[in-house]
Amino acid sequence: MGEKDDDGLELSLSLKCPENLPPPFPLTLHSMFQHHHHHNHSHHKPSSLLDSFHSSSETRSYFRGIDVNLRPPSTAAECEEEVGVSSPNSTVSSVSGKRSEREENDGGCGGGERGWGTSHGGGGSEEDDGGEMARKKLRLSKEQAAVLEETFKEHNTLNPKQKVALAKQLNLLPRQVEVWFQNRRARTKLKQTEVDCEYLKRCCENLTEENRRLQKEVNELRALKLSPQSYMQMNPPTTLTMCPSCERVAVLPKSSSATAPTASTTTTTAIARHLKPVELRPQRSIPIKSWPFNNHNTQAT
DNA sequence: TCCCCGAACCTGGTTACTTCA
DNA sequence: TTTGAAGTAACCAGGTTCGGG
Repeated sequence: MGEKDDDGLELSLSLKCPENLPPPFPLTLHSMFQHHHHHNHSHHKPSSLLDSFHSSSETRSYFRGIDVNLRPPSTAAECEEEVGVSSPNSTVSSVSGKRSEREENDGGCGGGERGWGTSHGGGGSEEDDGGEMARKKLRLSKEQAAVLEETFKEHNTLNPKQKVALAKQLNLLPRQVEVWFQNRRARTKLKQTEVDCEYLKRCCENLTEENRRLQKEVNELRALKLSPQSYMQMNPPTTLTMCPSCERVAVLPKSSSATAPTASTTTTTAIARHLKPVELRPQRSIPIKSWPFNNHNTQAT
């Protein structure tokens, strides 16, 4: 999909995690065997013998190569629907041999939902020269992406019926629809996190600025307290005053403070006694109500 | 060649349901 | 018959891998 930012947000915060972590192949193999037990309707726990296979890369290659063929035979009718349903607008280049128990248990096709190895890419052999199953990469068409986006806007999770229906409509596998929704939810959350982060950053900046300003005002007031005779010579503090009766904000006249007490200064002090200070608050750049998670249409499962 | 995006994948947790002692 | 433990299946969030643009 070419859309860079479907929400129109262009934020550069990177939340990526460290790379170069080893792939969890042993558990994958473990899961594979658990799956095969399930489909044989035997409820034994995975044999401890399997543990001896887990660390071997040759074993991994071996299972990656053959596990597609280990899939239990699926219902012919269902697989006729599922197999080879890759969108004509989509591009598929290779296949993944990695599978988990869920993959093969997913869907009524006995795992045919993820039958990439035999169902995609023009029906030919999906193995490369080395006999290893390479990972298939699919690019959803614009039409498919648009429909998925529309559906996601309506509800960001799918029930099984919706998933199957949508997959049928888009000529995709239910598993692909499921994965797309999972990834989409993750992207949405990441984006929301970035927005929240930006907002908090601005809040922090505003508070810092307000703190600086208040600190300055405190210093001014302290100076005023230490030298009351210079009160009239000082610029009025940034605090505004408001008449409690008419509720009009007033700034005390500066010129009158330069001289000794006169009629005008007397008037000023009288007014000052009459007025009460008004707190200055900085303007918020982002409305509170827009944060943090008001847009989440979370759905109970 | 490097970087980014996104599809596919893995793992662990949770929940609902079934089986069995 | 009831009950609780164990097993199973499905789903999801979070993180990772890796092919393609």
